[in-house]
Formats: sequence, C-alpha cells, structure tokens
Amino acid sequence: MRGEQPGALGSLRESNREKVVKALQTLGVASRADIARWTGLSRSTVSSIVGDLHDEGLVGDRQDGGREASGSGRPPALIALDPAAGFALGIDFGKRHLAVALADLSHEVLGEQRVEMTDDYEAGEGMLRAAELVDRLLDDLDADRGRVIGVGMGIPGPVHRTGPVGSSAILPGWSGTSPAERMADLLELPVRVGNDANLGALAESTWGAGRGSASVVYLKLATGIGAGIVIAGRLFEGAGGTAGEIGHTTINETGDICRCGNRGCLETYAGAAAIASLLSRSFGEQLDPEDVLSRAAQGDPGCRRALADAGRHIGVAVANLCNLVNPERIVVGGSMGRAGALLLDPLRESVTLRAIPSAGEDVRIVPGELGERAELLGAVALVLQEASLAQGGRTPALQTTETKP
Amino acid sequence: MRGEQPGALGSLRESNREKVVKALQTLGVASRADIARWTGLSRSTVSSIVGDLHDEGLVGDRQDGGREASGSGRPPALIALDPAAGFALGIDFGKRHLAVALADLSHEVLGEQRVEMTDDYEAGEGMLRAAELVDRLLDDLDADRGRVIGVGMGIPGPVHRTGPVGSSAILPGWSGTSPAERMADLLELPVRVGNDANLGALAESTWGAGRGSASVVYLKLATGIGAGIVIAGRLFEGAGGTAGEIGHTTINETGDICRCGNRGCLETYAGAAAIASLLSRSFGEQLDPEDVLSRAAQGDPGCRRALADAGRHIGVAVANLCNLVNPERIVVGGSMGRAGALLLDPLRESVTLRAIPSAGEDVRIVPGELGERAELLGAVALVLQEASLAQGGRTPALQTTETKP
DNA sequence: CGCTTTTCGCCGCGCTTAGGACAAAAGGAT
DNA sequence: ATCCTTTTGTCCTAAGCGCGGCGAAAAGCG
Repeated sequence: MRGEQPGALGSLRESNREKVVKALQTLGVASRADIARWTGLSRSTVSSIVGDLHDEGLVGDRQDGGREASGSGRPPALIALDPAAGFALGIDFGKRHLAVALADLSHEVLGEQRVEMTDDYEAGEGMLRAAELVDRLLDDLDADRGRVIGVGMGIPGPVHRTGPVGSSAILPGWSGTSPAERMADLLELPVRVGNDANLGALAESTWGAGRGSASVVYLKLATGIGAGIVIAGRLFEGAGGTAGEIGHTTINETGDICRCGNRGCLETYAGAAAIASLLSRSFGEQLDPEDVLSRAAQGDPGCRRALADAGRHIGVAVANLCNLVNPERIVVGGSMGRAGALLLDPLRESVTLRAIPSAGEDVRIVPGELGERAELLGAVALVLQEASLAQGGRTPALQTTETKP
Repeated sequence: MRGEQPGALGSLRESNREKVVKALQTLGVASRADIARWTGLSRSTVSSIVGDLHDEGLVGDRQDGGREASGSGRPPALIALDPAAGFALGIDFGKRHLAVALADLSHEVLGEQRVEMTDDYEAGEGMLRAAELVDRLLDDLDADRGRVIGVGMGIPGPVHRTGPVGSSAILPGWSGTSPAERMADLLELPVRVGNDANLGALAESTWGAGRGSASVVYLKLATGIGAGIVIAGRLFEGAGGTAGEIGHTTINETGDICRCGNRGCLETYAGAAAIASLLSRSFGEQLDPEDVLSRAAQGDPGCRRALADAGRHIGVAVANLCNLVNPERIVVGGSMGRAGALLLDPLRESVTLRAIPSAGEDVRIVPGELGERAELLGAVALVLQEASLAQGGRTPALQTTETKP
C-alpha cells in the first residue's frame, strides 16, 4: 500500500471501464444507453469509454439482430464485446487424460480436445503433448494465438504458491519441476496454475451447481479426495496455496498408513482406490473404481455398501469442514461423485449427525453439474476471472511468465 | 451546495479519505508529510483531506510532544485523530465474569471495568449488570455517551447471524434470546455481537501475536475449544456466522458423548473440564482447571501428562484445520493456553506429524499475547473495524443507490 | 548572518465525470 | 406529405479532484 503510484485518477477510469465491460458481458448486445442505465454512469462517460474500447478493438458494432421493435425513437447503435478480442485457454492434466479448451471472453467455450494417456505419464511428455493439443485446437478454430490472454493449468495434487509442485504422489513425475514456467516457455503465454479441486470449485461456482452462493466448497471424490473453497466468488487458497486438502483429514489416529505419511487419512477409507481394493480383496477379483460404480448401479449389494460406507466416512470430514468453514453449499464432483444418492445420502446423514446443528442446517449438499469438464472449465475460469480486459494499459499476451497467482 | 451528487468522484475522494484516516490510526501522531509518504498520495491531496477532517472536528493539532530532534528543517505541524471524536465500547460476557472497556478511535483503551459473577448467571441479569458497568465506566472517564459510535459484545458460544444465540450449552440462559437487540435497547446504542473465539482472533490479529499476518487462526482453549479465523484482516464468519467451531471436530467416531450431541468431539478429550475431571477421577480429589495448570507448573507429572495429551489431541484437529485453511499463523489463547510449552510443544509436534507437509511448514503456532483481555479488546475491535470515520459526515447511508437489473 | 533542510499553503494544469444542448433517426398523428 | 414525439448518440462546458511546482515559514548549522 505504499509508494506505488496507482495514479488515482486512472484508477477511477479503470473502475468505470470495468463496470462497462461487466455490463457488456452481462447484457451481451447492448446500446450505449443500455449500458448507462445498467451501470448508473452518465451517457457521456459510457460513450467515452466505449470509444476507447472501440479504438482498442475490444468492442464491435452489431448491425442489429432482431429486436428493432422497441418503440419509437432513434434506433440504438448496438455494440458487443468482440468475442475474438481475447481468448482464454485451459489445460487439464488428469491422471490418465489430457484436455484443452478455448473460450472467448463472453465465457463461451469454443472448442475442446481430449486425449487419453498412459497411467502416470511423465510431466515433460505431458506438457509437450499439451502444447501440441493447444496448437491443433487453435488451428482448428482458426483462432489468433496473439489474442490468447492467458492459460489456466489444472494439476492434480498440491500446488505450492512458490511454483514447484509439492510431494504429489498422484503424479510423481511432476515433483520438483515448475510446470507453470515450463508451460509458459513452451506456449510463450502467461500461465496460471491451480489444483484440480480448486478449479472444479471455480467452475461449479461460476457455471454449475454453486451458482449464486456466496460460499461454495467443491468436493472432488476420485482416487484422491480434495476440496476447493470459494468465498465471495474468489478462490480461497490459504497462505501457501494448499488450502482444501480434506483428503488427509485424520479419521482414525491408528488407521492405515496413507501415501502422505500420516495414518488413518480419509483417503485410506474413502478414496476410489481404497474402495476398489477393499472390494477386490473381498470379491477375489480385480476391480477398478469404474467397475464398482457400474456394479453398484446394477444393484450389487457389496458395492452399494462400500459406497455408502465411503459416504459416511467422507461425511465425518465434511462435518468437520462445516464446523470450521460453515459454507452455504457443498458441490460433490469427481469420478466417485457420479455414484449419486448411493453415496450422497449417507454423506448427508453423516453430516447432519456430526456437524453442530447450526452449521449442518446452513449447508446444502448437491451433486456437481459439470462432470468431467469441471477441471477444464475451471482452468478457463482461472483466466477469465482475472480477464485483463478491464485494464486498458495493454501488455495482454507478451512472453511475461506471470506464474505468481 | 450546487454539485450535490458528484457520484464517482466522491467515491475516489472517499477512498483517499479512508487511506488518510487509516494512516492516522496507524501512525498515531503524524505530520501531513508523514501521511503523504505513508499513503503514497501527494502532499497537496493530503493537505486538502486533512483540512476537511479538521473542519469536521475529527482531527486536532498536537502541540508536538517530545520528538523535536528529527533533523533540521521546518518542524512539522503534528496532527492526530481527535480521541474525543468517537469512542468504541466493548462488553465481554464470560462464564464467570463480566467486563467492559472503552477505547478511543486511536485504538487506545481508556478504561476497563470487571466484575466476577456467579456460574451460569442469567442472561437478563448479566445484561443489566453490563449496562450498569457501562454507565459507571462512562461516568468515571467523563466520556460523552453521545460520541460512542458502537458497542461490541462478546458471547461464549455460537452466534447465529440471524440474531438469537443457538444451543449454547455454556450459557444456557442465553438460548433463544436476542442479546444484541436487548443490549441495544438497554444502552440505546448500536450493538454488534461476536463469539469469544472470533473476538479473540480479531484482537490478536490487530494488536497481538497475529499482527502483520495475512491469515490468522486464533485458538481459544478453555472449558470449550473454539477458533476464530481472520483472513486479510477480516473476520471470516461463514454463511451462518458459525465458522471456526473446531471444538466439535470428531476425533474418535466411537468416543464419549459430547454436549453437542455428537460423539468423540475434541472437547470431550481436551476441553478444560474434560482434563480436570479426568485428573479428579485419578487423583481422587476434586480439581478444577486452574489447579491443573498450577500443579503442572509446579512439576506434577500427572498434570503435565494430561496437558501434553490434550496438546496432542488438539494437534489432530489443528492439523485438519491446517490442511483445510492453510493459515499463516495460529495464535493459542484461552485459559488453558497459559500452560505454555507444556501444551504447545506436543501440539506443534502433532501438527507437524499429521498435517500434509506443505501446510505444516507454512504455519507458525505461537502463544497469544493478550491473555484474558483478548475477548474484551476484540469486542472493541469489532466496532473500530467498521469505524465509519472514513466516510465523510454527509450522506452516510445515502450513497447506496444501486440500480441493478 | 546566511545557507540548508524540511514542511506547509496556494495556484495552475490535466484528467475525469455529469449534465445540457443539439443533431439524427425512427414511428405516429394530422 | 408534414410535423411532433421519442429515443439515441455526440459535442461542449462546468465542476471536482489529484498532482506538481513555487514560494513562504521555521528551524538547525557553520
């Protein structure tokens, strides 16, 4: 808060610019007068700002479309954000897949590409493949690379703010590298990184089941179990960027050893791998998590029981989370989230039983709406959230590797 | 007089006003040039704003004090927020005591009063006594009641945002009432309520061991165990205002029944009452928490062991909290917090062992600095935090004429 | 006594916004 | 067909605000 010249006047202009851009994002196509009414600014001011935006090529004229019958009077000169003014790129590195997506500034997804990968692929190889995918996607969509304002990158596992990935046991090849920098070098674009649960939280709270809630926790149930916390529309990342690691909540102080080194973590009870291996042992045949889900859907009592138990165990940790964070809504996603009521009902029951009453009553626990696309869309959202359209001062897509969140 | 609604311009002015007030609150006594350097604004702007504040009687001249030897040059005309411009009142309702404090806007505590009460006194009686204490305090200090800008009120137990206290088993007499309204009626002043842990968090993060940290969790260890979470200087209260209830973290799914209705809560293991009753059973004589602390300090091995075990149990819950919230600092207060290293060392050890490494490394766990005054000062801080000195005298609540679609 | 240093008040400049005047472009009424 | 009303967009002016610069004031130091 010191020294740095914000150029106070400029900041006022900038804030009003932001209002106008937001109005255009919300209204889609609008006249200058519409924007003035929506923002509360005067028509003159709006006209001036729209002029700037027009000169910078960020808004374009719309030769009307359909709605010419709005009464008598001079017909409005309709304008809209130029979708081609900027793109946001998202990359999702999954355990067994890789996906990229491109969206324009109006939050419309223009295209996606996805490839399956071998288990635990090398980080370097994954990034090369991702860069290829990005090239192909941009080619296919005929999108100008220079107008990409940023890249969001989803990584499973803890992302420490200082750059290198922590001790992620899910993708061991990623340890010690600084994926953001390498990806930024490869793509020559600014890159922001988020972990899978945080991105899912962002996506569900922006477009999915968390829309409109002030505080949303996204629970990703898969091989690992993670949570992303969104408060007042902003991701809560904690001091070091590792907030939301609910999978390593201690459920039982003398339980099994977890890959994190602790004992009795939630993941050792309710992670997809734990469930599958439990059932494999009992059934005497090798099951993977997908098998568990499909057999449970077909009515297999053992698989149903295993999912219900997992739900109850997760409920213990979620109840603790409700006591601590008291969120308004919890959105459950991830591959195991598809189990639906089989898992969600025992989870809800467990939460009502174990959370203190007022916290338990405040929260609504709902399934996610975005499915497998949650992380990918979240990576896009990470870029759109900071969409620097608002600040006019240029430098949109230079080689500057802004890896700092 | 003629430009009655400058609109956005006013908001800029207001924001700079806020900066100047904040600088004065931080610096205490300062010259205009000091403020300019601190805020980054120009000397002219500061001079103009200080002029406004002076006209409104909010700042006054300080005829120097001591520090005249700061080099050669024209001596600065020192100014300071006029302490008499406004007061903040804090009331702390404890289990066995009642305390009130008065502070001025420069965050200086002008006086305190404290009385002991019988266990579990009636809410109505407590509030009457509090109102009497307030009257006496204002009389003693010769403070003008009309200049009290607000009252902060500390209550042990969950405070639901909608007003009435939830099922607080600590002060059963308070259930169902709306203490804020009753107190506001009694005092004829605006009242804000916070629970004890939240207030402690606010106090320690403003004046105590959490100064300067972006995210602080305050742990109150007493009969109950609670936490207050401060993120970026703001209290995080959750959707319903009950965030931070760490005392009811489930430590053992099949443990003892807790007063909250759940089983195996942290409080049933590490609450002061639980420790004392455990030791009483073993020792065959009635011990209260104070006895445990004093005997442990004198070297009694049983009491030391009990405190260490409590620290370890609390560490389990705190590790979970670190995984979820990833705070920068944890401040330990409350009556049991006085045990010092006896309890803190095992707690730290437990956290390092059980939190995921990156979260465990980020956090520093330190004892509180404010002791018994934490809640009381926090109640004052609750008022000072929202001190509306920043917005100019005119049109305090008229500014909000939002026209959203 | 003069020089340096630091502070403070005042003035003008540039930027921004709000509001009014004015032209433009329709539809409806006569 | 012509005029009036209505809505829109632009231009111009007035006012608010912050910033930089100038000069005066008030010390200490040589």
